[in-house]
Amino acid sequence: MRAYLDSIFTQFMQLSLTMDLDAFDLAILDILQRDNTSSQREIAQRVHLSAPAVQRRIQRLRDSGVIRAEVAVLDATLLGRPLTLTVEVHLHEDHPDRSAALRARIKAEPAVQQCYVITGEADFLLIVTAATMADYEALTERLFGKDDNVRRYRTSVALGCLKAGFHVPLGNTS
Amino acid sequence: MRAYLDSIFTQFMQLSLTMDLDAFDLAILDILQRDNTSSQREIAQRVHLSAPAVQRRIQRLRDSGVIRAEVAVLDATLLGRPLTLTVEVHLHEDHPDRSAALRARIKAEPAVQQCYVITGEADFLLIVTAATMADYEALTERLFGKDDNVRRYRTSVALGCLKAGFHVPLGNTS
DNA sequence: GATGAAATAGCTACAGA
DNA sequence: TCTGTAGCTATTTCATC
Repeated sequence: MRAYLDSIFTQFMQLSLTMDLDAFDLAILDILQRDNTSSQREIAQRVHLSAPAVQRRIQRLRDSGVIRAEVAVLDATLLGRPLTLTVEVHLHEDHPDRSAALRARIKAEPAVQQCYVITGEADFLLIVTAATMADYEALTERLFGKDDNVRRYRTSVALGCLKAGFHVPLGNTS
Repeated sequence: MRAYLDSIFTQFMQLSLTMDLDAFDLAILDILQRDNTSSQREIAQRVHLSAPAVQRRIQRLRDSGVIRAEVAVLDATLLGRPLTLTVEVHLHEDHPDRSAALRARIKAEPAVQQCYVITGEADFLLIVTAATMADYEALTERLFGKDDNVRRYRTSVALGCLKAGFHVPLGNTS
Protein backbone atom coordinates (compact mmCIF):
# COMPACT_ATOMS: atom_id res chain seq x y z
CA MET A 1 0.00 0.00 0.00
CA ARG A 2 2.83 2.32 0.93
CA ALA A 3 4.64 1.42 -2.27
CA TYR A 4 1.47 2.07 -4.22
CA LEU A 5 1.01 5.50 -2.67
CA ASP A 6 4.67 6.26 -3.34
CA SER A 7 4.29 5.38 -6.98
CA ILE A 8 1.18 7.54 -7.28
CA PHE A 9 3.02 10.38 -5.60
CA THR A 10 6.01 9.95 -7.90
CA GLN A 11 3.78 9.98 -10.95
CA PHE A 12 2.05 13.10 -9.70
CA MET A 13 5.35 14.81 -9.01
CA GLN A 14 6.67 13.90 -12.43
CA LEU A 15 3.50 15.07 -14.10
CA SER A 16 3.43 18.37 -12.27
CA LEU A 17 7.12 18.89 -12.92
CA THR A 18 6.97 18.05 -16.57
CA MET A 19 4.09 20.41 -17.03
CA ASP A 20 5.84 23.25 -15.23
CA LEU A 21 8.85 23.33 -17.52
CA ASP A 22 8.56 26.18 -19.96
CA ALA A 23 10.75 27.24 -22.88
CA PHE A 24 13.02 29.25 -20.56
CA ASP A 25 13.68 26.20 -18.39
CA LEU A 26 14.48 24.07 -21.42
CA ALA A 27 16.84 26.71 -22.80
CA ILE A 28 18.62 26.97 -19.45
CA LEU A 29 18.87 23.19 -19.12
CA ASP A 30 20.29 22.86 -22.59
CA ILE A 31 23.01 25.37 -21.81
CA LEU A 32 23.86 23.67 -18.52
CA GLN A 33 24.00 20.15 -19.94
CA ARG A 34 26.53 21.38 -22.49
CA ASP A 35 28.56 23.64 -20.22
CA ASN A 36 27.79 23.88 -16.55
CA THR A 37 30.44 26.57 -16.04
CA SER A 38 28.26 29.19 -17.72
CA SER A 39 27.59 31.98 -15.28
CA GLN A 40 24.07 33.02 -14.41
CA ARG A 41 24.60 36.41 -16.04
CA GLU A 42 25.78 34.82 -19.26
CA ILE A 43 22.84 32.41 -19.30
CA ALA A 44 20.51 35.28 -18.47
CA GLN A 45 21.41 37.30 -21.55
CA ARG A 46 21.36 34.23 -23.77
CA VAL A 47 17.82 33.30 -22.78
CA HIS A 48 16.67 36.91 -22.38
CA LEU A 49 15.93 36.83 -18.68
CA SER A 50 17.45 38.49 -15.62
CA ALA A 51 20.19 36.77 -13.64
CA PRO A 52 18.07 36.24 -10.50
CA ALA A 53 15.29 34.72 -12.58
CA VAL A 54 17.81 32.26 -14.00
CA GLN A 55 19.15 31.59 -10.52
CA ARG A 56 15.68 30.83 -9.17
CA ARG A 57 14.88 28.52 -12.08
CA ILE A 58 18.16 26.63 -11.74
CA GLN A 59 17.54 26.18 -8.02
CA ARG A 60 14.07 24.88 -8.73
CA LEU A 61 15.41 22.49 -11.39
CA ARG A 62 17.98 21.19 -8.93
CA ASP A 63 15.45 20.71 -6.15
CA SER A 64 12.96 18.95 -8.40
CA GLY A 65 15.57 16.49 -9.64
CA VAL A 66 15.47 17.52 -13.30
CA ILE A 67 19.12 18.40 -12.79
CA ARG A 68 20.35 15.13 -11.34
CA ALA A 69 24.02 15.98 -10.99
CA GLU A 70 26.66 18.54 -11.87
CA VAL A 71 29.92 16.82 -12.60
CA ALA A 72 33.28 17.06 -14.29
CA VAL A 73 33.84 14.47 -17.02
CA LEU A 74 37.42 13.21 -16.96
CA ASP A 75 39.59 11.72 -19.69
CA ALA A 76 40.02 8.08 -18.67
CA THR A 77 42.94 7.52 -21.04
CA LEU A 78 44.94 10.39 -19.59
CA LEU A 79 44.25 8.91 -16.16
CA GLY A 80 45.73 5.55 -17.05
CA ARG A 81 42.56 3.73 -18.07
CA PRO A 82 42.70 3.54 -21.86
CA LEU A 83 40.39 0.53 -22.12
CA THR A 84 36.64 0.65 -22.39
CA LEU A 85 34.76 -2.63 -22.56
CA THR A 86 31.15 -3.59 -23.00
CA VAL A 87 29.84 -6.71 -21.31
CA GLU A 88 26.62 -8.59 -21.93
CA VAL A 89 25.76 -10.73 -18.94
CA HIS A 90 23.48 -13.75 -19.39
CA LEU A 91 21.89 -15.19 -16.28
CA HIS A 92 20.24 -18.51 -15.61
CA GLU A 93 17.42 -16.82 -13.75
CA ASP A 94 16.80 -13.11 -13.97
CA HIS A 95 14.58 -12.90 -10.92
CA PRO A 96 15.70 -9.97 -8.78
CA ASP A 97 16.17 -12.18 -5.72
CA ARG A 98 18.59 -14.45 -7.52
CA SER A 99 20.64 -11.58 -8.92
CA ALA A 100 20.62 -9.31 -5.86
CA ALA A 101 24.19 -10.15 -4.88
CA LEU A 102 25.44 -9.62 -8.41
CA ARG A 103 23.68 -6.27 -8.60
CA ALA A 104 25.28 -5.23 -5.34
CA ARG A 105 28.76 -6.21 -6.57
CA ILE A 106 28.21 -4.29 -9.80
CA LYS A 107 27.07 -1.20 -7.93
CA ALA A 108 30.06 -1.38 -5.61
CA GLU A 109 32.60 -1.83 -8.42
CA PRO A 110 34.07 1.54 -9.42
CA ALA A 111 35.33 0.24 -12.78
CA VAL A 112 31.74 -0.37 -13.89
CA GLN A 113 30.60 3.00 -15.20
CA GLN A 114 27.18 1.98 -16.42
CA CYS A 115 24.88 -0.98 -15.95
CA TYR A 116 21.55 -1.42 -17.70
CA VAL A 117 19.02 -4.16 -17.03
CA ILE A 118 17.87 -5.10 -20.50
CA THR A 119 15.40 -7.22 -22.43
CA GLY A 120 16.41 -9.74 -25.06
CA GLU A 121 19.06 -12.42 -24.99
CA ALA A 122 21.21 -10.86 -22.29
CA ASP A 123 20.11 -9.62 -18.88
CA PHE A 124 22.64 -6.89 -18.11
CA LEU A 125 24.73 -4.60 -20.23
CA LEU A 126 27.80 -3.10 -18.59
CA ILE A 127 30.15 -0.35 -19.70
CA VAL A 128 33.46 -0.87 -17.96
CA THR A 129 36.72 1.08 -17.83
CA ALA A 130 40.05 -0.65 -17.23
CA ALA A 131 43.78 0.05 -17.24
CA THR A 132 44.81 -3.30 -18.72
CA MET A 133 43.21 -6.50 -19.91
CA ALA A 134 44.66 -8.22 -16.86
CA ASP A 135 42.80 -5.78 -14.66
CA TYR A 136 39.63 -6.46 -16.62
CA GLU A 137 40.06 -10.20 -16.17
CA ALA A 138 40.45 -9.72 -12.45
CA LEU A 139 37.30 -7.62 -12.48
CA THR A 140 35.23 -10.26 -14.24
CA GLU A 141 36.50 -12.81 -11.74
CA ARG A 142 35.39 -10.58 -8.87
CA LEU A 143 31.99 -9.91 -10.41
CA PHE A 144 31.08 -13.23 -12.02
CA GLY A 145 33.62 -15.79 -10.80
CA LYS A 146 31.73 -17.51 -8.03
CA ASP A 147 28.21 -16.63 -9.11
CA ASP A 148 26.53 -19.78 -10.45
CA ASN A 149 23.59 -17.72 -11.63
CA VAL A 150 25.79 -16.15 -14.31
CA ARG A 151 25.43 -18.40 -17.34
CA ARG A 152 27.96 -16.55 -19.44
CA TYR A 153 29.18 -13.08 -20.27
CA ARG A 154 30.28 -11.74 -23.61
CA THR A 155 32.92 -9.02 -23.67
CA SER A 156 33.55 -6.56 -26.48
CA VAL A 157 36.48 -4.20 -26.50
CA ALA A 158 35.69 -0.64 -27.51
CA LEU A 159 38.04 0.22 -30.37
CA GLY A 160 36.76 3.76 -30.37
CA CYS A 161 34.04 6.05 -29.18
CA LEU A 162 32.06 8.11 -31.68
CA LYS A 163 30.23 9.92 -28.93
CA ALA A 164 29.71 9.67 -25.22
CA GLY A 165 27.49 11.67 -22.95
CA PHE A 166 24.10 11.81 -21.28
CA HIS A 167 22.88 14.74 -23.29
CA VAL A 168 19.07 14.73 -23.41
CA PRO A 169 17.48 16.22 -26.54
CA LEU A 170 15.27 19.13 -25.49
CA GLY A 171 12.54 20.06 -27.93
CA ASN A 172 13.63 22.37 -30.70
CA THR A 173 16.90 23.22 -28.98
CA SER A 174 18.11 19.63 -29.09
CA MET B 1 54.77 13.35 -41.62
CA ARG B 2 52.61 15.96 -39.95
CA ALA B 3 50.31 13.26 -38.60
CA TYR B 4 53.31 11.38 -37.28
CA LEU B 5 54.67 14.43 -35.48
CA ASP B 6 51.21 15.08 -34.08
CA SER B 7 51.02 11.56 -32.71
CA ILE B 8 54.45 11.88 -31.15
CA PHE B 9 53.44 15.19 -29.64
CA THR B 10 50.21 13.71 -28.30
CA GLN B 11 52.07 10.81 -26.77
CA PHE B 12 54.54 13.18 -25.20
CA MET B 13 51.78 15.36 -23.82
CA GLN B 14 49.93 12.37 -22.42
CA LEU B 15 53.09 11.00 -20.86
CA SER B 16 54.09 14.29 -19.32
CA LEU B 17 50.57 14.88 -18.11
CA THR B 18 50.13 11.48 -16.61
CA MET B 19 53.40 11.81 -14.83
CA ASP B 20 52.62 15.27 -13.55
CA LEU B 21 49.45 14.25 -11.77
CA ASP B 22 50.12 13.94 -8.08
CA ALA B 23 47.94 12.83 -5.21
CA PHE B 24 46.54 16.35 -4.82
CA ASP B 25 45.41 16.43 -8.44
CA LEU B 26 43.77 13.04 -8.12
CA ALA B 27 41.99 14.07 -4.94
CA ILE B 28 40.73 17.26 -6.61
CA LEU B 29 39.60 15.36 -9.71
CA ASP B 30 37.74 12.83 -7.64
CA ILE B 31 35.83 15.57 -5.87
CA LEU B 32 34.99 17.33 -9.12
CA GLN B 33 33.83 14.24 -10.95
CA ARG B 34 31.38 13.58 -8.11
CA ASP B 35 30.24 17.14 -7.50
CA ASN B 36 31.46 19.95 -9.69
CA THR B 37 29.63 22.54 -7.59
CA SER B 38 32.15 22.21 -4.77
CA SER B 39 33.76 25.56 -4.14
CA GLN B 40 37.51 25.93 -4.30
CA ARG B 41 37.64 26.77 -0.61
CA GLU B 42 35.78 23.61 0.27
CA ILE B 43 38.03 21.51 -1.95
CA ALA B 44 41.07 23.26 -0.53
CA GLN B 45 40.33 22.27 3.04
CA ARG B 46 39.37 18.74 2.03
CA VAL B 47 42.69 18.13 0.25
CA HIS B 48 44.71 20.27 2.69
CA LEU B 49 45.81 22.93 0.25
CA SER B 50 45.13 26.65 -0.16
CA ALA B 51 42.28 27.78 -2.38
CA PRO B 52 44.54 29.43 -5.00
CA ALA B 53 46.62 26.28 -5.26
CA VAL B 54 43.44 24.35 -5.96
CA GLN B 55 42.42 27.00 -8.48
CA ARG B 56 45.72 26.74 -10.37
CA ARG B 57 45.56 22.95 -10.44
CA ILE B 58 41.98 22.93 -11.72
CA GLN B 59 42.90 25.40 -14.44
CA ARG B 60 45.83 23.24 -15.44
CA LEU B 61 43.65 20.11 -15.47
CA ARG B 62 41.15 21.89 -17.68
CA ASP B 63 43.79 23.14 -20.11
CA SER B 64 45.49 19.76 -20.36
CA GLY B 65 42.24 17.98 -21.18
CA VAL B 66 42.14 15.75 -18.12
CA ILE B 67 38.91 17.56 -17.32
CA ARG B 68 37.11 17.05 -20.60
CA ALA B 69 33.85 18.74 -19.74
CA GLU B 70 31.82 20.18 -16.89
CA VAL B 71 28.17 19.42 -17.38
CA ALA B 72 24.80 19.09 -15.73
CA VAL B 73 23.29 15.60 -15.96
CA LEU B 74 19.56 15.79 -16.55
CA ASP B 75 16.77 13.33 -15.74
CA ALA B 76 15.61 12.07 -19.14
CA THR B 77 12.39 10.63 -17.72
CA LEU B 78 11.33 13.93 -16.19
CA LEU B 79 12.04 15.53 -19.55
CA GLY B 80 9.66 13.23 -21.39
CA ARG B 81 12.17 10.60 -22.54
CA PRO B 82 11.53 7.59 -20.30
CA LEU B 83 12.97 5.04 -22.73
CA THR B 84 16.59 3.99 -22.92
CA LEU B 85 17.57 1.45 -25.56
CA THR B 86 20.77 -0.33 -26.42
CA VAL B 87 21.45 -1.18 -30.04
CA GLU B 88 24.01 -3.58 -31.46
CA VAL B 89 24.68 -2.74 -35.11
CA HIS B 90 26.08 -5.42 -37.42
CA LEU B 91 27.63 -4.27 -40.68
CA HIS B 92 28.50 -6.13 -43.84
CA GLU B 93 31.85 -4.39 -44.03
CA ASP B 94 33.32 -2.52 -41.12
CA HIS B 95 35.88 -0.59 -43.13
CA PRO B 96 35.75 3.07 -42.09
CA ASP B 97 35.12 4.24 -45.65
CA ARG B 98 32.02 2.09 -45.99
CA SER B 99 30.60 3.22 -42.65
CA ALA B 100 31.53 6.91 -42.85
CA ALA B 101 28.00 8.05 -43.68
CA LEU B 102 26.51 5.94 -40.90
CA ARG B 103 29.00 7.34 -38.41
CA ALA B 104 28.09 10.85 -39.48
CA ARG B 105 24.38 10.18 -39.05
CA ILE B 106 24.99 8.70 -35.61
CA LYS B 107 27.06 11.68 -34.54
CA ALA B 108 24.42 14.09 -35.77
CA GLU B 109 21.54 12.30 -34.07
CA PRO B 110 20.83 13.87 -30.66
CA ALA B 111 18.90 10.83 -29.41
CA VAL B 112 22.07 8.73 -29.60
CA GLN B 113 23.82 9.43 -26.34
CA GLN B 114 26.73 7.05 -26.75
CA CYS B 115 28.26 5.10 -29.60
CA TYR B 116 31.16 2.68 -29.23
CA VAL B 117 33.00 0.96 -32.06
CA ILE B 118 33.48 -2.55 -30.75
CA THR B 119 35.09 -5.90 -31.44
CA GLY B 120 33.21 -9.17 -31.61
CA GLU B 121 30.00 -10.03 -33.40
CA ALA B 122 28.64 -6.50 -33.63
CA ASP B 123 30.40 -3.42 -34.96
CA PHE B 124 28.72 -0.60 -33.06
CA LEU B 125 27.02 -0.36 -29.71
CA LEU B 126 24.61 2.53 -29.23
CA ILE B 127 22.90 3.87 -26.14
CA VAL B 128 19.79 5.73 -27.23
CA THR B 129 17.16 7.79 -25.44
CA ALA B 130 13.60 8.03 -26.73
CA ALA B 131 10.19 9.35 -25.75
CA THR B 132 8.19 6.49 -27.27
CA MET B 133 8.81 3.29 -29.17
CA ALA B 134 7.35 4.96 -32.25
CA ASP B 135 10.03 7.64 -31.98
CA TYR B 136 12.66 4.97 -31.63
CA GLU B 137 11.38 3.20 -34.74
CA ALA B 138 11.57 6.44 -36.67
CA LEU B 139 15.11 6.90 -35.39
CA THR B 140 16.25 3.47 -36.58
CA GLU B 141 14.69 4.20 -39.95
CA ARG B 142 16.66 7.46 -40.18
CA LEU B 143 19.90 5.83 -39.08
CA PHE B 144 19.77 2.40 -40.74
CA GLY B 145 16.85 2.47 -43.17
CA LYS B 146 18.57 3.12 -46.47
CA ASP B 147 22.05 1.93 -45.52
CA ASP B 148 22.73 -1.36 -47.32
CA ASN B 149 25.94 -1.78 -45.32
CA VAL B 150 23.87 -2.36 -42.18
CA ARG B 151 23.29 -6.12 -42.05
CA ARG B 152 21.08 -6.01 -39.01
CA TYR B 153 20.64 -4.33 -35.67
CA ARG B 154 19.54 -5.82 -32.43
CA THR B 155 17.64 -3.63 -29.98
CA SER B 156 17.31 -4.17 -26.26
CA VAL B 157 15.06 -2.08 -24.07
CA ALA B 158 16.58 -0.95 -20.80
CA LEU B 159 14.20 -2.07 -18.05
CA GLY B 160 16.30 -0.29 -15.48
CA CYS B 161 19.61 1.32 -14.80
CA LEU B 162 21.72 0.12 -11.88
CA LYS B 163 24.24 2.85 -12.41
CA ALA B 164 25.12 5.44 -15.01
CA GLY B 165 28.03 7.83 -15.16
CA PHE B 166 31.50 8.35 -16.49
CA HIS B 167 33.17 8.20 -13.11
CA VAL B 168 36.82 7.17 -13.51
CA PRO B 169 38.35 5.26 -10.59
CA LEU B 170 41.33 7.22 -9.29
CA GLY B 171 43.93 5.21 -7.39
CA ASN B 172 43.12 4.67 -3.73
CA THR B 173 40.42 7.32 -3.74
CA SER B 174 38.33 5.43 -6.26
C1' DG C 1 52.43 27.11 -2.35
C1' DA C 2 50.53 30.94 0.64
C1' DT C 3 48.72 35.66 1.42
C1' DG C 4 45.86 39.41 0.42
C1' DA C 5 43.48 42.65 -2.90
C1' DA C 6 40.48 43.34 -6.90
C1' DA C 7 37.00 41.55 -9.83
C1' DT C 8 33.27 38.69 -10.49
C1' DA C 9 29.62 35.59 -9.48
C1' DG C 10 25.90 34.09 -6.64
C1' DC C 11 22.24 35.09 -3.51
C1' DT C 12 18.40 37.76 -1.03
C1' DA C 13 15.04 41.41 -0.40
C1' DC C 14 11.97 44.32 -2.22
C1' DA C 15 8.93 46.53 -5.58
C1' DG C 16 6.05 46.05 -9.63
C1' DA C 17 3.50 43.74 -13.31
C1' DT D 1 3.23 34.05 -9.00
C1' DC D 2 6.92 35.49 -11.45
C1' DT D 3 10.06 39.16 -13.17
C1' DG D 4 13.51 42.74 -12.62
C1' DT D 5 16.34 46.18 -9.84
C1' DA D 6 19.35 46.90 -6.16
C1' DG D 7 22.53 45.61 -2.80
C1' DC D 8 24.96 42.32 -0.10
C1' DT D 9 27.74 38.15 0.59
C1' DA D 10 30.82 34.86 -0.98
C1' DT D 11 33.73 33.09 -4.38
C1' DT D 12 36.98 33.28 -7.91
C1' DT D 13 41.02 35.37 -9.75
C1' DC D 14 45.37 37.64 -9.92
C1' DA D 15 49.54 39.91 -8.28
C1' DT D 16 53.01 39.59 -4.81
C1' DC D 17 55.89 37.26 -1.46
